[in-house]
Amino acid sequence: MSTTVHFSTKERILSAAEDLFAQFGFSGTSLRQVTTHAEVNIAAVNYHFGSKENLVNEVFRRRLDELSEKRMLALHDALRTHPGKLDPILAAFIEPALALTLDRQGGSAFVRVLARAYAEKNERLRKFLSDNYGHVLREFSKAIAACLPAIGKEELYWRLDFTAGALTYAMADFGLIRRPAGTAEKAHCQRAASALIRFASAGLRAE
Amino acid sequence: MSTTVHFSTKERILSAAEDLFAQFGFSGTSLRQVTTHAEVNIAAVNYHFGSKENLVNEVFRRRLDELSEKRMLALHDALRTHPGKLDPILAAFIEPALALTLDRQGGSAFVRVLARAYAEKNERLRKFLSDNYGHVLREFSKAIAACLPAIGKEELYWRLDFTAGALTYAMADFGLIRRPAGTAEKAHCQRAASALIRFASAGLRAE
DNA sequence: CCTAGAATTAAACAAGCGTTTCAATCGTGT
DNA sequence: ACACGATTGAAACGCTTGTTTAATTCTAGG
Repeated sequence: MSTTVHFSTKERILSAAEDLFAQFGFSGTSLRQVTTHAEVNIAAVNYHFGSKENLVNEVFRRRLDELSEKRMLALHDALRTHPGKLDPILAAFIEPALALTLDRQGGSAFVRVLARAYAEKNERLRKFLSDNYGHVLREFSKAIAACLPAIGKEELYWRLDFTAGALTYAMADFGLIRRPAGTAEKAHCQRAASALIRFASAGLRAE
Repeated sequence: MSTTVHFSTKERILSAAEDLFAQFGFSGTSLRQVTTHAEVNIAAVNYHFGSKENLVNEVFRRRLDELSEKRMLALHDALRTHPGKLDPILAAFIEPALALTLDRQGGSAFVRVLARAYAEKNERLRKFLSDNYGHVLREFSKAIAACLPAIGKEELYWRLDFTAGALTYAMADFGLIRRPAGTAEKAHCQRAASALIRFASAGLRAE
């Protein structure tokens, strides 16, 4: 006997928006597409979220609050148990996102939404993300910099930039990577993640 | 005495579209924005290009035809003069794009448009790019694979994926990177490019 | 100079957009 | 059972979208 789980209108809108934003982008997705997918009335969006822009922000907030906290905990854990080591820091950044792509509750679309935000030059969205979650990236940058004292400031700045690009785009692909038939999804993504860590780590430590 | 250079309606539309696509994305840019920027009549787009989708394709074609040819020439040159070496192959991929960002004729916006296309999941656009320019990426992949015989097929596939992400995203930023005051732009971008090559090369050769 | 085809123009088209309105319905605490 | 705020619903708002029309201007070639 299974209890029927109730998803609120708000959550249904957020999930539908997440899926569609991943596929068609923010301006490429209309509120009517969202509400049709979510099987709710079109007016529900403005009732619950106020505006489309606010809906976009809430799509990020729903996942990023938890993701950021997990990343921070993992980072501090890595710094405590493996001081001075680079790879555990990268793992602390990547693995919480990886867990999201494996989440059966649809977290996999969100990682692609993140990649979209990265390419997006929209000032308002960038400001929202920077204001609310910028400190996470700053903490990771500081921790990584501390591991690589030999690398010049300018060079390191660039490498962090490259790393961010590689991580973002690569993780967006995790949900799409075609795995060999018969392979367990979790194991497959786990191997992709460790490949990514090796890649980024070697790039950061170059020469 | 200077001759007034004449820019055709078609070219003005393409340039305006390129700039706006880089800033606001494809669906985030309206044809009226484009034609206002280009100072042409709104009907000119459909007259010269048929549709908005076709305009998007032509924005890519205008730059990618030349860029792809330069990359291929540079690749074959690298394979001939430095056989078995990885870095010259990466340079052959990056430097033609870098030259575009330095182009005073507005090529710098295009590199950001390329990054947008990367995040874009639009089937039609992906097919157009894959059909017309996929062979370039395939040639580079083959050349890079030949340099790294020790790396397993799956692992290499992932690393190429990461590399593509790092390159695309990083190059999109070249046009935006704030250079230290007084530094020559060309020299500054040149250093960013060689930092990128070091990063990608080390990542590909990891362990 | 005249004319045919290319190019440009203003105006309009239906369709879709985000948002608002207001009445109907739901759910809870009394 | 009632009342009241929270939520939903159908419909419409004014505006923008991509595209088309048909008339006008420009530009070569005979």
